[in-house]
Amino acid sequence: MSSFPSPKEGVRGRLTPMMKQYLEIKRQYPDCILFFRMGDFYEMFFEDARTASRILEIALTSREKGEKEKVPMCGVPYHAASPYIAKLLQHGYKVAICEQVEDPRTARGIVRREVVRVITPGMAVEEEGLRGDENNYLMALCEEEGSYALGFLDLSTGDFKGCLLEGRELLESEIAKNNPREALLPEGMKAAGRQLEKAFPWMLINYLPVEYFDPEGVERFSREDPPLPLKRAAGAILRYLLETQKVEPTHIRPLEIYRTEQYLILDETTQRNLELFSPLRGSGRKGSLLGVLDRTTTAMGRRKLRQWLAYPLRDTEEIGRRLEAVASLKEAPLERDSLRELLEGVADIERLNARLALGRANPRELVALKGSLERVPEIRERLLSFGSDLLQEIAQGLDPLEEVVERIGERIVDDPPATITEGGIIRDGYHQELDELRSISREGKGWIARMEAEERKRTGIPSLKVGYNQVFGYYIEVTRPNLHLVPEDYVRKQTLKGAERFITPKLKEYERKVLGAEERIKALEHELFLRLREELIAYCPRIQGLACRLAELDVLISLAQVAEENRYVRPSLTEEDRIEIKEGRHPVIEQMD
DNA sequence: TGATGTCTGTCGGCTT
DNA sequence: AAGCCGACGGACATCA
Repeated sequence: MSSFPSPKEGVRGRLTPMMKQYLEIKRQYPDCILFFRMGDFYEMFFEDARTASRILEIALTSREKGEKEKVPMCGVPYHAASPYIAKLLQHGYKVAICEQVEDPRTARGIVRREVVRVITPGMAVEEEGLRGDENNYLMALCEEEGSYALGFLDLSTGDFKGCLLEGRELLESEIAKNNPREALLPEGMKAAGRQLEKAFPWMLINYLPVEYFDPEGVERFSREDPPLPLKRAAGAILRYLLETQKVEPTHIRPLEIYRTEQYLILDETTQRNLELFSPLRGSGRKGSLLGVLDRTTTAMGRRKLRQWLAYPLRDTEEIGRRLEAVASLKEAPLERDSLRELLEGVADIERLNARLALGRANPRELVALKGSLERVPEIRERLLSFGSDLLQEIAQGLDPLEEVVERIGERIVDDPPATITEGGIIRDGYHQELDELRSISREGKGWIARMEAEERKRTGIPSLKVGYNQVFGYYIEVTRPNLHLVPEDYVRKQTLKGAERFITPKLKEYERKVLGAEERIKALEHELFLRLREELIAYCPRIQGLACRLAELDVLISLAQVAEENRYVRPSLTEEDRIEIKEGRHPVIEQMD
């Protein structure tokens, strides 16, 4: 070792292994707040700690380093991290989640740690951080010789689409239609980025090196061969996706390439003045066309209705199909109501599917999926009685996914917890070893329960109680006035205000039995759950197809409902360049008081 | 080399 | 019912 080490070596040499590991990981995520898992806490250091403590209003403390310097530190427990993460996102930060990826019991030295995902506004898939009634898009924009390519991905639903725009005019209205939360731009487009920032102040803009906009391999995610600029935009999205999620999701739909001319062009001013999504005065959907038309029962339907409004069809045949479906639903109010009732029990399986595909679905969500799927056969049955082509097509396409229902039903209990490591998930009778462990645990607990009665008799202390807590495990509690009756074999463990707590070797022996079995049970249930989730991933595309059809059905029912309530009539369409309205009313204005 | 203390926010459990 | 305290689980410093 040199007596005059370079500054770098000097610092490095004195770093603890943990700090070395931290800095190495932090180096790869300079633009994120790094949540560094340490036992039960996510800890932040240096600048991250200063920033986070300020925004989150938590204590800024420090960790002593080898020398006099102190390392600023703050942290939150893992089980309460999500509101803190949400708050950082709200403030425009991204959060990199670094987990311990090794069992600390078997690790040599410090445990290995890795960033398992990066949480950004545009990559949200959990309920918090998402709006149920709107897609949550990540956008990529790039420019080539005056034409712009726009790519959109909603990771929470798998929606993936893009278009090419000649010139700038329509750029902002196209973006506004999709209202992306986050954008990827090449570093060279900072000027355009600043304009976007002004138009969409809530959008997080990432400037990425131009290599990110890599067209290579995009065909895999597309049915047709996209034009080069669009390939670049889509490529940036896919790369960002991979880098933030660390898994290749199976629920991303093939890139849908659309042209703006396929739909009625609605520039931003028109969108606003027609009060399509929100009223001119005020915010929210109330007092907008969307608010008037929305009688949907599922979140999937609400999102779909919004899309339909943002992208009005131009093809009269397609419009006719929708109108026919709405008309036939309008004419059958009773059947429509029962369909609605059935849909009310359908969860947001589109987003649930995304969490499944990303390996983040919990037992409760799987049961919700099963409950939703169980309604499909009846929905299908009822739908088949309708004459409309579109409804028939939807009915034919409704996939009841019996194997998924079966697999979940035979393994997961009806009302499981949301956690995956605490047991209580797997049904009795599914797995032999699990059943055996459960009976060991039950027997142990039974013995302990019986012990209470026996010890009362033996000692003559009627108020003697056997209790349990996390810290001391099982104990025998005797109130102060009865202490003189305590037998010799009791070992004092804890003294309370009006009582003392004891253990006996026999009690601890059964405790070991119970706790040992329970630990194994939790581990085994965890393993069995992961296995099931893994198996179900194969069904993701089918679940997604189902979700899409249910969403469409929900919208059609909603439109039929509102047509009846507000006495709308079905328009006739011609290819002529003229519009004729008799005794017309304004759908939004007439709703105002 | 081992035992003991330290450090976030939260929660359970004891005390008042 | 509110208040107070320790454990949670890692890594590390300090002291024996």
